[in-house]
Amino acid sequence: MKLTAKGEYAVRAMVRLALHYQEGPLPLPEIARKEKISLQFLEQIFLILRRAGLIESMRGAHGGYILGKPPDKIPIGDIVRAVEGPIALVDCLLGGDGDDEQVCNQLDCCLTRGVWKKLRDRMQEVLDDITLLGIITADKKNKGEEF
Amino acid sequence: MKLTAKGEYAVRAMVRLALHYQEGPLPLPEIARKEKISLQFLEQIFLILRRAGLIESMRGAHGGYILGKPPDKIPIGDIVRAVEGPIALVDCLLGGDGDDEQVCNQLDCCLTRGVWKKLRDRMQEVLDDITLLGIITADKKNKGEEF
DNA sequence: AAAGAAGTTGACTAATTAACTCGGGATTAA
DNA sequence: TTAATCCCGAGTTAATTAGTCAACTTCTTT
Repeated sequence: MKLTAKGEYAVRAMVRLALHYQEGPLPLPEIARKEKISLQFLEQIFLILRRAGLIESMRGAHGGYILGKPPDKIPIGDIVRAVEGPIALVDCLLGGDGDDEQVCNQLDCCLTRGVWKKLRDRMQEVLDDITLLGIITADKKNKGEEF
Repeated sequence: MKLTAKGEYAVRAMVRLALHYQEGPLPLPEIARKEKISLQFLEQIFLILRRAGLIESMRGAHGGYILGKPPDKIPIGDIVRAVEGPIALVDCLLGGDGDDEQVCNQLDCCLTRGVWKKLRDRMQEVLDDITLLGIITADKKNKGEEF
């Protein structure tokens, strides 16, 4: 039960974009260097984020990436779901998401289903409640300066 | 961000033990058959659970496994932690667990750390709040019978 | 005491996934 | 035109997961 590197990197990189918001596009090589992430791996991740509409790209020299929406409109949940797929700790929860749908034929899957569902819902609550803006403002409050 | 099969199987098997509590030890082959889990894989899992004190074993003919404590004293969190290790979505949260400890040298790890910490804490809350008894009584209420 | 049922255990292997690399192509500012 | 930048599919390597194998120990029943 770990977040993949992809998910962690995606969130970190998005925080970078949020810190740089309204200062024009931020080139990927710079993010990769600062975050010590392989450029080519980051490219893959950013492809996904762009296709999900979370970021926009500017090609060519002095290009780079910029957030697709203001930082307060991007909850962490959107980022995680984009790169990691739907948050479902158990396959049983994938597919039809109707609350009381019983898809599994195993006794104990259905018995434990409620647990995983509740857990998933709480996780989504947390992740959808925290936006990029929330993260960077919490930081500025603590440190009183930017990077 | 998926639960491993080990974790899922462990919880399902423990629910079986809970349903069978006070009826003597339940042999592993029976659980494996009912849950359609490889016997030898289940053996591995039960070894871990036993060492964690969550179950007790009776060897020899008519042996089997029994819960180490009453079903209302075993939260799901204990089972998951036993087989999956500590719940920490990000390595940054492992090790020293003091609330404000700053171990990472990356800017964005520390920025995002709060997110992962909050998420983890909520997850633990949910998992530690649900016991085996809770699961099986919720079921009996719904279906009005046992298996 | 013997047989058979059941748990105990470490080592091994196959399959899957995650993490990253490669190599090239397309676009744009200077 | 050149250098910086994004675009993208395919391939590789490393790690983890899931499951298997084989042998051993312990206990109950007869």
